[in-house]
Amino acid sequence: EYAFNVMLKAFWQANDNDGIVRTSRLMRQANVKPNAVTFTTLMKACARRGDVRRVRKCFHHMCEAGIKPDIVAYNTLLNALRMVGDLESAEKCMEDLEMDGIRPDVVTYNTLLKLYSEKGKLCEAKALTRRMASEGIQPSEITYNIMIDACGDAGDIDAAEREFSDMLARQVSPSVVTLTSLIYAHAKNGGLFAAIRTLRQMRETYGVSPNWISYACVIKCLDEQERHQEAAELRQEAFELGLQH
RNA sequence: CGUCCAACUAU
Repeated sequence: EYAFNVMLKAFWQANDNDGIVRTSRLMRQANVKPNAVTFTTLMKACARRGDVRRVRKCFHHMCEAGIKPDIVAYNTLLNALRMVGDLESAEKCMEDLEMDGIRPDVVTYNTLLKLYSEKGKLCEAKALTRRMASEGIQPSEITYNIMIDACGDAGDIDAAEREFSDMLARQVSPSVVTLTSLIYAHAKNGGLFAAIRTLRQMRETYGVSPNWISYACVIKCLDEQERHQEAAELRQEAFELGLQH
């Protein structure tokens, strides 16, 4: 059974949709029962093509096959809804899951937080983090990454910095994604100086190596402000570090 | 064995 699931995943990674369909047929012919993992893998494949309709169908097929969707299956459905921006269905999915007696986990919350962020609903996102805390779910590094983005996109750089401080206070280690998000939040909100400072602190204070994206956020902003000389220096520095683009 | 996060660009 695992073997088929692994095959599905392999075809998915190779972006081979026909392979996925053929493998599903093989499974039926071989009388191998799909499990929750099988369905989740298929749901993810449909979601990648933006076909939420088929994601929902997979989900229903799973239920009809007598397999109770677990938290991972719900999270996959929720993320598919997020990808098409269907907030209403996503909130309903959250209710359904709880009615099913399943506890939302940190991934569930992160996915919904990201959707609120994408909809520009910073207040709802913050409210959700409070609910998360009240349910005893600890925010992960990704939770903070999403909140930093949400604050930056909403133009509230102070809130972004507060999220970052909170993260450090709770001993959650920032990653290259966290720090790059913070750089981007500053750059986007007129804090070019702070963006550059953060790029420097990345290595020196947090022991994290910047990647090309970290540099690109600052370089683009410098170019927009006609500070081409500094931009060129950073490009050179990134090049010397072997960072590609 | 399956689910969540960052800039730009392309489709």
